[in-house]
Amino acid sequence: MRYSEDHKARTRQRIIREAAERFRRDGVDATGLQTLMKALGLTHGGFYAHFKSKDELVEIALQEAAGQLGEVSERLFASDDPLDAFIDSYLSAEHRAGPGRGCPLPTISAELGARGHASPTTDAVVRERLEMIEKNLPAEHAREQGVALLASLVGALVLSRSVADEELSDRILGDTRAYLKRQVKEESPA
Amino acid sequence: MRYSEDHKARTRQRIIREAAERFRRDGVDATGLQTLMKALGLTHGGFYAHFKSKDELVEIALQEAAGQLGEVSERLFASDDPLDAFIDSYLSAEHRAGPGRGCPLPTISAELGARGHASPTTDAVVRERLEMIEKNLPAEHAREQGVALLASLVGALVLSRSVADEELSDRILGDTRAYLKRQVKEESPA
DNA sequence: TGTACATCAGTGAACGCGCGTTCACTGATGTAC
DNA sequence: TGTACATCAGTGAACGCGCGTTCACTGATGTAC
Repeated sequence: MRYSEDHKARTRQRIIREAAERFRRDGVDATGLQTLMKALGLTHGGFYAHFKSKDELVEIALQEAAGQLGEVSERLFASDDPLDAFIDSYLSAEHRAGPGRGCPLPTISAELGARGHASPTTDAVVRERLEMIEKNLPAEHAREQGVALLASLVGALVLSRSVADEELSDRILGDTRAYLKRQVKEESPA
Repeated sequence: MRYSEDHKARTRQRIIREAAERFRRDGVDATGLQTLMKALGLTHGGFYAHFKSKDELVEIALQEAAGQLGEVSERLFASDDPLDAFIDSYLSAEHRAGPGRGCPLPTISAELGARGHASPTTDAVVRERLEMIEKNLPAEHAREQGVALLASLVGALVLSRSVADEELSDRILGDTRAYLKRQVKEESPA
């Protein structure tokens, strides 16, 4: 069966998008290539016509996820109150419930790092995220505050997904949200 | 072979301690029962004389890890500057390098939560940790600040272990440490 | 216009491997007589 | 004191399963003549 010129490229893209979702939602280790390909109506053997190994796909999917997040955040950072919008979005119930469409830092990067496979792509994601945040902070303690702010966001999301009690989970998101927004306002008295 | 009266109980404890270390260091999924038992000079078949399933051991090992952390933090919180000591210890290079002996929240709990297996034990660990922190914060915003502080600690550790560049990793720990300590001081003017 | 051939994305069986779990068994010891 | 038996922590082969990876193959299409 011959296919249109860009057919293979489009299949490759479909695999990457599906992987980016599943790696974030179910975990890298827990996502089998067989299941992944089947979900796209393909068989697992064809995988290696597109990627050298699962590890290569992990790296590419992490970049894809980061790119998706970058687009979303750029929209948020274009609003009137960029940091508030970003904090609200990051610590929302939607983000907690949809890891497959969310930030890869608390999911893919955390899993890779925990296994001792820290990926350079994670560095790029972290740096990009930090730059966006720091640009919107007043100069004085921007660097330190930027890092601490990102850490709070990632940690609160991880914790909110880890606890079984929904009330506690809501409190983790809500209190962190309130505290961070207050901090950001206090340090930037316009 | 007959054994001393407490022999089985001591073997059980050895399994729990080894599991608590490996689950934190290598991950729950990546730790096979065969490897775990072999590391103790035992064979894997005997595992089920001690535990109903791997899942049961995971729960027990998480409690063990939390208990170990509890002891350490109690010592820290007995010092002159309890919160500073806790922050320094949590965000130290030693804690980053030794997940197997550290806080289970960025490791076991994060992994379980990411797989959608949020464990009630995690709730207990989070609540315990929060109480310790809040007790040492001034009343006004203690609740919100306590949650945000814990989130920062967990997030900074996760991120510092996820990035490949050591300099960036150090910056994540160092800047978060500096910022949090400054925050704690500003909010509690003695 | 008709036929032979090349292309190549995708197929699916097979590989060795480690997983969690089960279970009939071992064998050193303590107890009963 | 000597022998038969019960105990039971630990042994190790076996189960079905899904993993990542390999590879000979398929078959619809475009091209060459």
